[in-house]
Amino acid sequence: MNIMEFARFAGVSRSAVSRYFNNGYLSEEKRKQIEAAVEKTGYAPSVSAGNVSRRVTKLVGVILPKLSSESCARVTEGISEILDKEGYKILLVNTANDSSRETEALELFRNNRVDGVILLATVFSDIHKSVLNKMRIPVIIVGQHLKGFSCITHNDEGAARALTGLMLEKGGERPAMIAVTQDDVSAGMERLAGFKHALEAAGKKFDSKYVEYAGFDMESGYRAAKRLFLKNESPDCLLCATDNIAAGAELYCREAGIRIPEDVMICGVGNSKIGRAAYPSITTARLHYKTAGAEAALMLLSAVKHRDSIQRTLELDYDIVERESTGGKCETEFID
Amino acid sequence: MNIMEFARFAGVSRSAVSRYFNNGYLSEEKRKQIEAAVEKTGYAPSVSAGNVSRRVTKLVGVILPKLSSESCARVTEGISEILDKEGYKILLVNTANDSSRETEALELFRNNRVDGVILLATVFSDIHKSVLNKMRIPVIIVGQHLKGFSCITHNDEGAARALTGLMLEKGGERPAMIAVTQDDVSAGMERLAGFKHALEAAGKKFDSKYVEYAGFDMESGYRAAKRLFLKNESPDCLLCATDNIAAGAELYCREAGIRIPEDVMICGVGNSKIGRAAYPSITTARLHYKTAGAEAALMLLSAVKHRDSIQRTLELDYDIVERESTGGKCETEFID
DNA sequence: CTGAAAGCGCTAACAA
DNA sequence: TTGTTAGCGCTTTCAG
Repeated sequence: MNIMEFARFAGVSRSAVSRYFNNGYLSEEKRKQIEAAVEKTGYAPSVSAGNVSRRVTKLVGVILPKLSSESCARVTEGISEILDKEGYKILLVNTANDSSRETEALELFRNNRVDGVILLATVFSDIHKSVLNKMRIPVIIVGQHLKGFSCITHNDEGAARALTGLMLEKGGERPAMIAVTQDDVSAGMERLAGFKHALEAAGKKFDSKYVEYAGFDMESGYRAAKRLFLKNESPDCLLCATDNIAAGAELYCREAGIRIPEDVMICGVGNSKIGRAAYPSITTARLHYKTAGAEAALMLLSAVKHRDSIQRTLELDYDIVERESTGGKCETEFID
Repeated sequence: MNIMEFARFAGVSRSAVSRYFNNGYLSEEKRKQIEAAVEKTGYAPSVSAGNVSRRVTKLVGVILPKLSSESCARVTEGISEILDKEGYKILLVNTANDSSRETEALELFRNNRVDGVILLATVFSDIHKSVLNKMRIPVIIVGQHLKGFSCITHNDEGAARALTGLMLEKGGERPAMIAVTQDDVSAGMERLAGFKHALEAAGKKFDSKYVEYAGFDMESGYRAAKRLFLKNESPDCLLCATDNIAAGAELYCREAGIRIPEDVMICGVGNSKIGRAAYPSITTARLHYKTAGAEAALMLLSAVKHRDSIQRTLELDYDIVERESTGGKCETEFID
């Protein structure tokens, strides 16, 4: 059913119908008539047709690398919470870590004339940058700095530094780290940098022998821990780039009879649920993912409204959550 | 820029442009011209306008209760994988467990003229059902049976029964369960039913004293376990409706000095990552969430194509994953 | 407050 | 193969 048919059915003009669903400059009487007709027919105006008339879509494109990652899901939740309130819808693209799909997605968004884009960033190639620069609509980047764009970032470096510092203070002598690919700026470079800076601050020399690299899952953390411990003389404190990795490392330690925290202290980053369930529970840094998503949405909305709106970068800080893996006591109380 | 302007720029007719972006009944020469013009201008046709012309949107609505739940995220990943291949996009609504938002979402989808809807179900009220019945487009339900609709379900009853049976076989004498709200058919009713059936099969009487109820998170599991153990004489095997709950129960046991599996065996359901990280690692049933999502997408696509397509229900089976919490050995190998 | 009419950007049937 | 033309379903002036 289209607006004309419906208008006839309701016994009003098509403009009346349009007004009913929009601003509503309408007599009470017609309003009633239309309401009744809607009830009977289930008519609803086509958003697409409205889009072409109105020349806005109230649609926001969201690109993320992996939906089943806890952090991504939380960011998206934050985004969706804000956007929903304002009547914006989300066009979601899960790139499944295939970064070529990211440019495809940007393409898709251009076709769909979305009003803005939020990009959960991992790795940026030059292609990305050039495609991004061609976008003529607001783009907000979450999780990474990219010059020329508004960004929401986490203080990854600070979190890693604070965690490492914590272990050092507690008597760590031979610090080690399981990092992730340095292509990933925040989880990779920043966290490794934090680790290094903490060593510096404590007057320790950084030795790359004490750094292993893992993927983002627990299994990979398990294997990296194995390599690390077999290669080096017993590290006594270990920073892991993510909580998943830390959980994997704990698995290895248990298997190898290495006691936590007596023989080795362990930290993760991100405050994932897994860190609370793992045993010993994992000391970590909370990174406010959901807030990041919400702030990104807010920023985007403001950029959409005042098209002049200037770039801004918001860095969200971290909170240290100390648990058993560094000798903290296991909270009976839960955080969130 | 619109198609007419672009056509003029490229020196061709607007139909040529349309054909270039669609079927492409076009001479090589014009194709080249258009390609070059696209390169220069970044022109992309408006999907909305196409939608109104074509009377299809290539859009699928997805409603889910909680994006940050691991199972939901996995289902959505499965959906997105299939849909992407076919050029369908996802309009995502996260209801945040507020079921009134579900009907709103259905409304939204009607407006957007999505080609179909996938609903990750939890609780169904009568309002849901009536709204659902008014939909004139294909709807696929994941995670629950609803008569009149095509569904993908998991064998929750079987999984719960098998897990309980396993513990009973291993010598469990006083079985207990931490269930979730019976409003949730699959995680609630079905899993509780499976527990009961296993008791029956073993010639044991079901005693509701040995059932506690929790929410879906670890904290809630912790508290339910506390209530359970304080109220009853030591259950020696415990089925939890989800892995998160089981992880919470383990937390309580550790705190209370109850040994796992010596004093009590514990099982979860779902094969979440948390069960592998928890200590002792949690015996569980794998429920193939991602596959469920993929199958739902496939089903929807087929329903969209052959509008006559009949209802079908696909039940996905489970696999038992035995781990330390029931005395299984801890696999060094990882499952997925 | 209302209805007619002129678009919005695109597709597809048609005749050439 | 091509261009012309008549819509698709809706919004929004504009004159009443």
